[in-house]
Amino acid sequence: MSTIKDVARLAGVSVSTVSRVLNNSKPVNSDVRDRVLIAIDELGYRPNSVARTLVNKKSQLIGVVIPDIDNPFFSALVRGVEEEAKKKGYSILLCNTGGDLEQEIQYLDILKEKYAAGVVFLTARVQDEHVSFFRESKTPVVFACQPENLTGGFSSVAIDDFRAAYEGTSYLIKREHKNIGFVSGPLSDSSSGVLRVEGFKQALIDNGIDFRSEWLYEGNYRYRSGYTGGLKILQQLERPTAIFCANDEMAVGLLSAARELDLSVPEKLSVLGFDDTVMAEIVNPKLTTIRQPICAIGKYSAHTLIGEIEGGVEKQHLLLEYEIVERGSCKSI
Amino acid sequence: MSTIKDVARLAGVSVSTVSRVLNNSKPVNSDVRDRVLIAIDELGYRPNSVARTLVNKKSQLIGVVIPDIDNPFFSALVRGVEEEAKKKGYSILLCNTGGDLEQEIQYLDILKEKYAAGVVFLTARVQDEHVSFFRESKTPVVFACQPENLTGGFSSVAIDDFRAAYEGTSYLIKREHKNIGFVSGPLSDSSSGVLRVEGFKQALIDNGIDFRSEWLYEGNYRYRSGYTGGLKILQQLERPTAIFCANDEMAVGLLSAARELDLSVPEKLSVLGFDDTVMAEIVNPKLTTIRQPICAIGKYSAHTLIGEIEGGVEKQHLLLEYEIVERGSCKSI
DNA sequence: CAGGAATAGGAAAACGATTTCCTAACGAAA
DNA sequence: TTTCGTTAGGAAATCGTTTTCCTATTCCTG
Repeated sequence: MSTIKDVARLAGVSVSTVSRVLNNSKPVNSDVRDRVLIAIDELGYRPNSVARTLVNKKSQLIGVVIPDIDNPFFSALVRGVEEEAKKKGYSILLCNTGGDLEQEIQYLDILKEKYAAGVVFLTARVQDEHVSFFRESKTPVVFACQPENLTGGFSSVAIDDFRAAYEGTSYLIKREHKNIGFVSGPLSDSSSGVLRVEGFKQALIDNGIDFRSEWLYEGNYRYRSGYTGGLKILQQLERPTAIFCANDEMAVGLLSAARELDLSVPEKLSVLGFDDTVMAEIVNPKLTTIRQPICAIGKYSAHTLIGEIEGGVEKQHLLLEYEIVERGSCKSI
Repeated sequence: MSTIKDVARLAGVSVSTVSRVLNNSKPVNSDVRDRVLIAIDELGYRPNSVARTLVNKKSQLIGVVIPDIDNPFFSALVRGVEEEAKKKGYSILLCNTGGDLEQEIQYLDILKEKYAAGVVFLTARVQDEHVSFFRESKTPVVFACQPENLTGGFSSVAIDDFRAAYEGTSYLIKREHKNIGFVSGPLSDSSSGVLRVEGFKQALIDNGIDFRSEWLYEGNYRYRSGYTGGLKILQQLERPTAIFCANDEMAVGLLSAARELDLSVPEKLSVLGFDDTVMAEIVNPKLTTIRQPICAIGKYSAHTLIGEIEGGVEKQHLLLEYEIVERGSCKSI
């Protein structure tokens, strides 16, 4: 690998000059600039990014912190971030945390140490530790899928979970459902999770329907908890005609439970999902669900982040559009 | 952030000495070692990895090159690699290539430039460009899911695709199926893809069954192609009683096709998948499939790689165990 | 035409580590 | 007692860049 010195020697100039034509950091006469350019070309020279990082205290690395890469929801986000980042010359350092605070912090330290240019952060709930890290290290960050008021003043890209859940519920109510269950995400530490139940409850209230706590099951976004929740809710003497699940994976679990109880969907039971991940399409019946543009959230997160990194663009809060995609799992009573 | 100089000053020694206690690279008297250790502790000093990388020409980064992070098969691999790497103090640089040679090479260049310690590489087929890159750059590499004879002498971790497909086919034959279709992966450039058809064909031959080319459909591992392939095969006048798909995603697509044609699975048609990704469990009927321990492949890849990076361990070819996991999509005639 | 501003380009310091090279001190052997 | 080998630790070079500081030239302007 050739270095800047080789280029300088070949072009008959000093390394400073080479650096200047490389970064356009100071005017260089066009004849010597040409000589340098030719030398660069001839040697196939590429500036060493490690050395660059050392002096600039800023690398071309973007950290993506997520709970679980093996979950289609998060992997879609990562794909979005990667695509946008690649376009702008950044690479992705993948930080898989299992949703564990300690691991999150550990990875943040690694990112700081590597002079990461910024980080896209997705966590169930933003903690003080997170916020103070970003404040102190001055590392640009954008929170993905996090309500604006919990980001500690940092940028965010998300959808309006409250409204989405509200509209999902309204969708069911419009189809004459009056008895509606809800399988939620963890309520203690998931911020968008509580927003979704609240949107659900509000829609009930606004339509004069009583909220029945025995039809609310607190899951953890995994298949298993959707299944268990479904069993719990559907085995009661009086059961709902529709169940809204806070994500697709739980909805799919619920589908299994319904099948096990011989409750055909959508004839006997309507099921509404949330997210529109791959599985919504492959399951039978296909899932009617609320699409969250998760890949786009990734892209916009990266875009916003890079804006802050390079342009000193203002911090901002983006809310992307969601939509109800109708497939086969809901019907009017 | 404190530097090695700060530590040296506080401990009243030279930076060389600090470096020595840090790396155990030369003996240091125990009293001065203690002073250094105390200083390190007091300052909360952590050596700067970028500076380290610059002089050592080796970072703590492992590149993971895959076609598509948003595919559960690849994301499971990445998870395996990440877990093992994290344990050993390495971080993951994610390289999503879309299966495109140009992007693969581009990412390899980035990895070289960043002094990546090694790379886990998963591609449809190893090309000359790949091999020569690894030879020239001397970057340690392990190929995941690649047959030994195509790795150009580098390490690999995989399963025996030929035998797995052979056994899968035998499984069907043992259940009295004599008319068996096959939906394959791309045959032109996927090495494990052709191995699987070949295992299939061989099992047919060994059991005195004729291979019928009209029941072979060349897909591309995606849902859509499984669906199309299913339609193509099942709409013929004479149709097979079982179809073996080269991966789960296509098997799920095929399930849709069968449903559309009112062919109940497994009563009228047995479907056998391959991989055992998440979707095998969530689909109805649940998929009988050949489990490829993909997360373990990731782990072992990382393990092997780190062995080569650190210990100069010999190159090796690992074949992990697969198994047929019986669920609901196959039955005896 | 003299003097000061502007300009181009080089030398050297800096980033934060590792490692080579050197020296002082010590101990053992002759 | 002299000498030589060993040892611990410091000074300085190095990795490959960027950037500051400085100097020599050119160009105006009065």
